[in-house]
Amino acid sequence: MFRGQYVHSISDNGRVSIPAKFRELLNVKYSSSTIIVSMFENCLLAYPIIEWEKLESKMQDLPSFKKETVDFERYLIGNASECQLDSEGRINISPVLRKNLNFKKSVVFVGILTRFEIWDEKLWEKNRESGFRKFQKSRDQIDEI
Amino acid sequence: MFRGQYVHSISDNGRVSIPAKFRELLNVKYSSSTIIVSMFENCLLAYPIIEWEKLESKMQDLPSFKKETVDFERYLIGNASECQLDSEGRINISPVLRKNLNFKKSVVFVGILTRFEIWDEKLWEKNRESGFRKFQKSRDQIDEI
DNA sequence: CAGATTTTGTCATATTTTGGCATATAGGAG
DNA sequence: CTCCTATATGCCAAAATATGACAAAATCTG
Repeated sequence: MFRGQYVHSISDNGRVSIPAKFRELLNVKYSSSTIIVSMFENCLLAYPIIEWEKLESKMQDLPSFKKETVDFERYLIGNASECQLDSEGRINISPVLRKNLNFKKSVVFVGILTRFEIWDEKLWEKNRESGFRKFQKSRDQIDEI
Repeated sequence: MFRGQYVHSISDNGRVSIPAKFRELLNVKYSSSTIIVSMFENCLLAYPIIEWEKLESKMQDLPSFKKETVDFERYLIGNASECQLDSEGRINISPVLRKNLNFKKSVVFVGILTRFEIWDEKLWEKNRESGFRKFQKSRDQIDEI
């Protein structure tokens, strides 16, 4: 499972290394170091290819022409791109994505079980307080745990 | 069951040894000395991996993209990390967690049945008074016992 | 097609993390 | 109280990791 936070720096041409812990999980559990990256709110969303495919097949079960489905799929699938880790465990993030998400010097990797997010560090820091408040709030909504 | 309090010092690079009593419980009852620590308000929360995985499997049943789920998981899983006790019974606490929780010189381990908490000693001391008041208040809310 | 620009592969190195040993300290038994 | 064992922790060497640098390859542009 992807868990925890790691801060890495990103080079001028958009190259960044994936945390070693995540790389290991990709190799061991998923036996593939290919991931799919897409956009989600203020961050990148990254899935091992197998998990992404599960997501896609769930989407196929949604009612195809419903407004919500169309909007959701257009965004998530439309922004997806496949990344192969190189021999040093790095990926490249395209200029478009970097611009949209304001990736400057450093990014934060945030593991969330079957996927992980990538945030601009400055933005992540800025959102920390409100993230904590949202957490406290959501605790009370989620009764099952 | 985890019970009681133990004060340990934490090294500059975030290494700290787990109380022997807790280690013994991990070995005997859980037959695994892997734990997951995560941030929870003002302290770390530590679970034997088996207990933690129960939580995670419940989380996986939540709707992945719903706001409450995202806020909850991002915080709880995003601040979690798997720790394997080394041959001396120590774990490492990542720079991010140490910074967020203000871990300086010493930390306090507090056993709570199936889990234990880890507090910065200074903060633990500071919260003792209010902890007592909260305890008194909670008495009236808990009907099940 | 030629030149300029960007992307990719490889190596080098600073930094961090890990493993193991040695020693000080605490706690329990007699 | 004293000895003995278990425990915590400082220290150092070895391994792993992140990332800067640079040349080769690929791509784009006019």
